[in-house]
Amino acid sequence: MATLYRTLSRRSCCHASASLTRTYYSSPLHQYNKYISNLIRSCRLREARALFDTMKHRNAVTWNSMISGYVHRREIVKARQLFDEMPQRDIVSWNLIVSGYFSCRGSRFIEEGRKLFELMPERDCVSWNTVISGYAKNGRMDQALKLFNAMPERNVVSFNAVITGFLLNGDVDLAVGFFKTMPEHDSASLSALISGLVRNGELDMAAGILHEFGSDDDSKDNLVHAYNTLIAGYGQRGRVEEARRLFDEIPDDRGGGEKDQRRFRRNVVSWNSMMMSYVKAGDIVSARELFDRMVERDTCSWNTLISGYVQISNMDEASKLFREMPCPDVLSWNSIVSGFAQNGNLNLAKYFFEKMPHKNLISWNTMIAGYEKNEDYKGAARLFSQMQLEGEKPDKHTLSSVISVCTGLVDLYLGKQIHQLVTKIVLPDSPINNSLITMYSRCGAIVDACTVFNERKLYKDVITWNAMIGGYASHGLAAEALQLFKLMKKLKIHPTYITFISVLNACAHAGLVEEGRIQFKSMVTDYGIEPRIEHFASLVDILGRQGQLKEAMDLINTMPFKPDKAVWGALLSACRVHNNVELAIVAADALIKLEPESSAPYVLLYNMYANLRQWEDAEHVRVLMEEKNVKKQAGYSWVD
DNA sequence: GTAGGGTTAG
Repeated sequence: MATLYRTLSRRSCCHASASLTRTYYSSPLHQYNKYISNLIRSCRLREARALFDTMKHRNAVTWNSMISGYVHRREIVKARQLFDEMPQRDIVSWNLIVSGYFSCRGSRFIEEGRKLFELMPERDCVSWNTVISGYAKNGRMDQALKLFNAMPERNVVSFNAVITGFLLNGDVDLAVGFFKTMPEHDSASLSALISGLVRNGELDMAAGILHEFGSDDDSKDNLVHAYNTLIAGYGQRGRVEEARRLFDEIPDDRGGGEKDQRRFRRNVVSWNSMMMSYVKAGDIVSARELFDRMVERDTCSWNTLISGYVQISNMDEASKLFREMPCPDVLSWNSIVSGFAQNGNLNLAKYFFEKMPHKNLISWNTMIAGYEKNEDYKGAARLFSQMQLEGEKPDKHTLSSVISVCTGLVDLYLGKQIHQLVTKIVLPDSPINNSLITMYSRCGAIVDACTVFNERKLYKDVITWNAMIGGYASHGLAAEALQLFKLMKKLKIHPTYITFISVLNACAHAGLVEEGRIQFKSMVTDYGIEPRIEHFASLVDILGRQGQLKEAMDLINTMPFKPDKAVWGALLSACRVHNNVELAIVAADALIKLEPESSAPYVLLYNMYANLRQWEDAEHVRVLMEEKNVKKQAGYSWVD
């Protein structure tokens, strides 16, 4: 080995720098650097840092790798610390730290990034492009264009960054115009444009551009990127035939022959995107067919097919694929956990969740949402605290589930804590704030619900209004509910069927029979909303509470729905209040048929007979209950 | 080790 090395060195000794370079590449330092960058690439940042800290000799690459690791994780403070400690920064260090600041949200960070850019001892094209793209991604196209015009030498990346920026702002025409003025585009320019157009829903325009500019020989090399983007775009929107047409336009990559990377041909992403289109369309057969025909599968191919089986609730096939696949990653695990959780098998979901080699935020969110969906609110709350103990920070998806958990648990204490987190994490226009209103009103804290409602000054959508009107209605605050409804109409916010459920409930609580009838009629005639069974249930409730039991019964007999639990329940409780045994028997009978195991109708009937001192009948109900083996459940209240 | 573009999970 030593001889070989000497021979090799002698051969190139006339090139001193080449020799030096080789010395570095065969040095332990280079090995360490490579190892650090591998650790960072596999998301093992902590291990990378530990190694970094033990290293006696470091060069700029060592420092920059570590900084880049933090920048990618958006840990700008740690990145900056290293940058400041670094003995000799090169231009890459500067570019990295600037890019780090620009990839963090918030104008403070962007200002700091800009400041550092101004302070740079020298700037190259990458430095300029970093800042241009940074501004573009943060919606500051004015600054991006100013720098674009000011930079000494532009390259194609500078143009592409501007195009992406326009498209992020929804400025489709500006982006297309800009693209057409470019002195030359490469395949990335075309892909950037296509992908932005797809994001803006301009699929037809994207297809036009792809066919107009996609034949340039220069961009042929990686044209498949742009094709793949559009295939996926069609797939996402259920236009699976068009996706397939595009897929068929790309020359087949199978059938041997030498591999020429530059040739325009399908690659694994093309197959995956097409498969995903079928999965989205619910066509698992076609997806499977593609999967079986592929020559080359990657983890994403397996994951896509697994998610397809998860979507159609075929967990047998999904877990079979999961067992067969060579290298399941965190996405594969998450799909399996989600599949079991969504299909009601919480135990298996938990089993896989606990066995995961690596969890990410989505893993936690999936499992918490699974508990929530299966109404195991305590399990969800436990997992949420475990998540925080393990240092994982919740995001809006986590909080959205946990708010529902608070609503389910009627836990105002936890709810208020979550509210604190929400204000730190999401903007006031987030729909999460709507679920806070529901949470507070379910927990009996109508004043807090009202506060959240009023805090949403500019961003009230119809769901916000529905939540608040519903909150008032369920608290029996009919006047407030109706007043808010009036205000909503005045502001020209179109009510939905949910709004009217709350409005009718408010009328029921307040005993406003006539108002209820008027609202019901207005819903149909003024707003063209088809009445649902919930509206009829409310109407039955309204009539029943006022003792208009015959009218209520007539309504049940004539409405266009088969009466459900809520309808008969409303009638039964009205019968109890107004001591109408005859109709009570009818309602109770119907309820028992719908829910044989429920004790409520028996208990209600029993109490009615007892109140009327018809002891024989009461006893009869009790015996019947025993015969049917119905157990009286412990009562619980919605309000803690 | 730094700038722009493609597919999968909540």
